[in-house]
Amino acid sequence: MDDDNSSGDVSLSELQLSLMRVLWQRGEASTADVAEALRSERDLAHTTVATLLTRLEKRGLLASRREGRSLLYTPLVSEAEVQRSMVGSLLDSLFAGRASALVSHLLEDRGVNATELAELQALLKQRKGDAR
Amino acid sequence: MDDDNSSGDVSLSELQLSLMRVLWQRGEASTADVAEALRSERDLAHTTVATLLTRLEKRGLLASRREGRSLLYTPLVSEAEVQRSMVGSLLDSLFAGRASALVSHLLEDRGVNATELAELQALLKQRKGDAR
DNA sequence: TAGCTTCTTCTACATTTGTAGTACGACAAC
DNA sequence: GTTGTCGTACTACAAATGTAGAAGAAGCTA
Repeated sequence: MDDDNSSGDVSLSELQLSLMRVLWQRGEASTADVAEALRSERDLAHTTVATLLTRLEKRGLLASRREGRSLLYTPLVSEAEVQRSMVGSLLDSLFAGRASALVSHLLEDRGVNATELAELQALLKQRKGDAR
Repeated sequence: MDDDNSSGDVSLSELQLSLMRVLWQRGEASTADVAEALRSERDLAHTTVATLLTRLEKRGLLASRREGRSLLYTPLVSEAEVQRSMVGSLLDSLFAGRASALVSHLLEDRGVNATELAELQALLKQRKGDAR
């Protein structure tokens, strides 16, 4: 055995994330659905999408079931899990675990608007409450 | 030409970051220095380190100068640049640019201690001041 | 039923990354 | 001067990723 990546460390490429995003949105989708959904963003051959989905399945991130001649894929990991995992990796490898350093970059660099700032402050306030 | 990655998008692997970190710390170092510095963390053959450094140079992230029979490497991109670039990519590819979503994961998932929380709040406060 | 369309499966190929051996030059020690 | 040692340069190779063509099953259409 070799598959079944049960929520260990999941790190996905840009393209892999694009596919996963479609699956996360729809819950279940065929190769054609995914290819179609990505068409505007990235025009890949049908077979390319098929290959990619197969590989993600082999890696244990997707399950598939047969529906007539085609396969329907479902995600086996949630978007939140992947986000956690990838944020965690970045935090460790690039900031030695210092979350504040990461956030600092976020604030300096990206146009974080007033709404976002407010959201963040609310998050922190709540968090502080929890911790106390 | 093909090299000279002038601060475009820099995305580095774990291992590549390890090497860069040594260079960032020392400003300049030989293959042997880097290999030695990584020894505890990861015991790589001298030639492996040499290969890695050569590749980073070809990619325009390092410069080298000859000192006797050995080469001394210097970083051409700063740690901050790489951090910004990589945080930016993650933010876009995984959170559709929503910084607050990213931070939310950070808070929920990683043990962000009181000190860090305070730092973050200070950052936000300052940021709000700037924006107003 | 002959042909077109649509899927999956398999195979293929280039690039990047991790890893290191081999070859060869230069310098140190005897 | 012969022998190690150390350093770079070059070559190699496996795994992962991006990309897609070819083959063959199956169903739709005239």
